[in-house]
Amino acid sequence: MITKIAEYLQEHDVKPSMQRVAIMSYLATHRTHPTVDEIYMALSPDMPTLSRTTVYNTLNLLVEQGAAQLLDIDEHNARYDACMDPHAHFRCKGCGAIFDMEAPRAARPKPSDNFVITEMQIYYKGYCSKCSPKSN
Amino acid sequence: MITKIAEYLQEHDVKPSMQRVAIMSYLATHRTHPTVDEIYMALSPDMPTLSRTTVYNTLNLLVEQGAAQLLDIDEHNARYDACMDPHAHFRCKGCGAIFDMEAPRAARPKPSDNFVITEMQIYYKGYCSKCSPKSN
DNA sequence: CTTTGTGCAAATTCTTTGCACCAAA
DNA sequence: TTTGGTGCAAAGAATTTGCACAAAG
Repeated sequence: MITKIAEYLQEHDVKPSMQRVAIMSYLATHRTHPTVDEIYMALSPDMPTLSRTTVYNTLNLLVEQGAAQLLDIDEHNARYDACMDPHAHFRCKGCGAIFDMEAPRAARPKPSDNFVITEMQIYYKGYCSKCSPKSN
Repeated sequence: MITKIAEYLQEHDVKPSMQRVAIMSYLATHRTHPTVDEIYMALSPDMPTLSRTTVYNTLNLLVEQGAAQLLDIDEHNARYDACMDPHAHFRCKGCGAIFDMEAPRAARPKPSDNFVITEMQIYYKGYCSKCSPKSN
């Protein structure tokens, strides 16, 4: 896990301001693939002047610099993940929670044309153990 | 390919109205993974009274009924695909076009917990042959 | 008649922009 | 003094909702 947040940011050419460290730190600590609003709501009690704009700015910057990734698994909200290692995501259609999953091996790109592939995402959807319909 | 649109809709418990057939037909014919607006713009010349609401309603219905799928590959617009066979998608970060790709074999779900998996999506992003940065 | 689909306009929601202020180099 | 980060309010864009009318059974 990322422990030295300021250093980590600098490695990605992101100047470590108070807000940026707080946001990156939240992402690294809470592995819940939070939305912008979840981050904002979690941090604003301790940083009363924090604005949503800054959260948006910072997350966009982190993604651009390769310090975090944006998940497209949720149609309604952007979700962010500090973990850059290859792994898949599962989204429960019941409670909306997103879980990390192992990426199936052999799921590497196969350029059927001369495409340059820079990233890959694997998403599963269904029901988690709590929401599983078979409990009816 | 789906040829008998009205029948296909009925198999999925969707009553085949004029609008629904036109939309489903467009989806089945144009394998470009269109957005709501692309569909609306394409059809409205021949159906001047068609409204965006109906396009939204119909596409939501088709997805609910399993007659089409919603792609999460584009953060800014919902994109739809009439093809329900397992395949992956590639999105060009240059021109925004979305291409079908073979799904890598062995990319089947592996329920690390007792999760019920109902769908899977595999997305690649990068640059297509036209937009490839190596042409610099 | 009753139910269902359609379409317009208004409302919601998420995200970005413009601009002023502040802090750091 | 120049640059870059922050925050507020406003703008933008995609989608949904409310409601009235039309069509179908």
